[in-house]
Parts: sequence; C-alpha cells; structure tokens
Amino acid sequence: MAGTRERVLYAALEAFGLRGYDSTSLDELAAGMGITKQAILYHFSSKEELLHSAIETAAQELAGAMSEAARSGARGFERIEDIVKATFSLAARRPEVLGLVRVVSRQGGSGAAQLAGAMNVMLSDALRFMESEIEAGSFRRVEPRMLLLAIYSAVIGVATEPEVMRALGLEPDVRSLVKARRETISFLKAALAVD
Amino acid sequence: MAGTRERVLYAALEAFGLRGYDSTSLDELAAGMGITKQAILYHFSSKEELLHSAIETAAQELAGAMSEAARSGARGFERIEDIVKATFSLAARRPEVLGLVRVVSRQGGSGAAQLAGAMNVMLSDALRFMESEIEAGSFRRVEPRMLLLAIYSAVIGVATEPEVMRALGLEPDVRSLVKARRETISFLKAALAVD
DNA sequence: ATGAATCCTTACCAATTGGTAAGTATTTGC
DNA sequence: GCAAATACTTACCAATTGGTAAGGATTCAT
Repeated sequence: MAGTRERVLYAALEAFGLRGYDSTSLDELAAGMGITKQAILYHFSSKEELLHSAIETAAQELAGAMSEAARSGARGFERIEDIVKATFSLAARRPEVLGLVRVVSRQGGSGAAQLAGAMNVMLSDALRFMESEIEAGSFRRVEPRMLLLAIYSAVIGVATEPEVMRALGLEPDVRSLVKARRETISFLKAALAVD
Repeated sequence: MAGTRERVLYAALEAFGLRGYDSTSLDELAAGMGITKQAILYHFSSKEELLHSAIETAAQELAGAMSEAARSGARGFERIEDIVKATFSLAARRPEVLGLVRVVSRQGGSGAAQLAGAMNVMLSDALRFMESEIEAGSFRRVEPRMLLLAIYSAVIGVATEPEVMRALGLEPDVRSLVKARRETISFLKAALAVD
C-alpha cells in the first residue's frame, strides 16, 4: 500500500482533473479514501498547495509520456505521429492528467503560471523541432507557435471531449478513441504536408 | 436599461462561461450587479435553472452566429472559412459564449444533454454539408464526424485558450487572434484539400 | 524506558453556500 | 381608489466550505 500522501495526491489529481478544482471538496476527497479531511491537511498545508502538487505531478507525467514518445528519435511527421499516439494513450489511460492541464490552463491564476513553467522546456523543444522541420522542408511553411496551438487544441480536444463526441453520435469508448486517433493523425498529416 | 431578468441572465452567462459554474456564487453575481441574491432567485427559481437558461441563451447565440455565417450560401471550403471567421468573431466579441459551451460540455450532466439538444440541428446540418462536399469531391475523404470534432476542437481551442497562447509566448490580443484565425483557416484548408 | 517525532482523529470554527419566509414599495387592472 | 400582481429587500437558515487546535496512537532514536 502506497503512502497516504501519494494516495491523496493521485486522488486529488483525478478529482481536480475530471470534476474541477472548485467542484471538489476536501471532505469528499477524504471520504472517498476512507480518511478525514484533516489527514489531507496534515500532508498538504492547504487545498491550494494540494492543487499545486497535483499540477506538478500532472506536468511530470505529461513530460514523461512526451519524452518517452520522443525517445525513438523519429524525424519528420513520424515524430508528430509518435507524440499524438502517446497523447491519446495517456488520455485513455489517465484522462485526469490532460483534464487537469485543461482545467488549470483555463482557470488561469498561479496554477496556470506554474503549469506553463513546468512545460516550458517541453514547449521550446517542440517549437525548435517544428522550426527545423519547416526549415528542412519536411513541413509546410506555417507559424510554428500557431501550429503548435492548433495541434494542441485538436489533440487535447479530441482526446478529452467525451460529451462533444456523444453529441456527434460517437460513443467515447476505446474503439472510437482509436478511430479518433487515426483520423487526427491523418488530419494533421494532410495539414502539414508540403504542397 | 434592460430588465433585471435579462441583465442577470447575461451576467450569469459571462460568469459561468469565464469562471465556471461552481466557482460562481449567486451572492457574487448579485453584488456585481448591485442587487441582492434574492432578486436573482425571484427571476430564476434556482442556480441550476439559471444555468439552464444561460445554456439556452448561449446555444441560441451560437446558432445565430452560425446561421448568419451560412447565410452567404457559400459552398466548398469558403463555407468552412465563413464559419471559422464567425466563430473567431464570436470568441473575440463574447468569449463567455464559447466558454460556457466548453465548461458545460466538459462538466457533463443535464446541462450537457441540454446543450447537445439545442445544437442538434446545427450539428446535423454541418454533418450533411460535410458529407455532400466529400461526395462532390471538394473535400478529402474523411470520417465526417471525426472531422467535425477535430475542427471543433481546433477552433474552440485556439479561440478560447488564452493561457495556452500565453504559454506559447503569444499575447491573446486582437492582433494575435486575427493571426490565429488566419493560421487556423490555412491549417484547415490544407487538411481538407483533396490530394 | 522514555522523550520526541510522525501520522492521524475528534472537536471546533468562522465564512460562505443555495434557498426560504416575510415584508415593502411600485405598478397595474378595473 | 383599491386590490392584486410585480419586483424587489431584509432577515434568516441549515448545510458545506477550508482551516485550526488539541489530543491520541504508533514508531523511533537514545
């Protein structure tokens, strides 16, 4: 059995990422784990600190998945494909991680700044990759930052919008996610291909 | 001066769409308008009913903007372009409308079902358009629903993720939004073009 | 064996939450 | 002119919120 501190951290990451920060009370969180709220506040001095810890964990996990995907050292579009696959895999395995990224980046405030800081290296790596591929003529000539934003939005959106999928008549099950992944990749491939 | 009921409705739409449902208290909302919480509860029997009314308003406003964009009767990619422009315009003018769509579709529950219902006609129109354009050979052969989801995600994401823009070193001002719009359109154009 | 640290619980607390009840101006219908 | 509906306000309320204080059990160092 993992330590209480870690269990709290992961439960908080899940709750914050799936239901939102304000919508999650410490009492609920504690009851779900069979402990009391004060046990949480023993390990984390405040709810906000718990959020910051959860953000850090999520950022690390995301960075880990990305660097794992980049380990193959693929170039050109294959690299993008690896990254999209890793993102979808993460979305299926632990939807709360990307969920927290969304919740926090939307909410703004110090959490967003912290998240931005934690993902800074990842982002500038991605930017440099984009620029070099464009320079090399492998990708279409686009504004790399705008492109990253579009890719981020498309992938995160597809991977984390179950309700929108339902509204479109798609059940957000594993099969549909795989299909969504394939479509997203071919979508990006077409968008990036040189004329 | 508009009636109190309408003012409450629009203030709620703004607050729910930008800060979230749970993060907005009726007291706050009322104080911001110089009335008391009970005045709100006079016009709307509960906070949830206020949310439902706000969702309906947002859905109508979105549908209005879309049908306005479709009024030109353009075909092929020009139609997509008109719609994306209209969406960005809405995002710049009233960010809370798309914000509410996001918040609600993410949160799930009865609000999401209501929103899905209100946007049903719009969605099936969009689907039929996609299918006919693919059939006519104007767009690349893709799964229309997946494509819609990708477009939705890309546009909504770009138009409503100021914090992500900031993280990428882009200030979310009008100029950047215009640039983002242009990039999104060319991104979609490339993704949809037939080989 | 014992003092101290670690890890929790019970017992509170002030502030805030959505919501009710009752009263009061103002407008409206007749 | 007057009852009734409309549009609020003040006064409450029970439940929930994040957080504090203090105490108890267990482990650990000496």
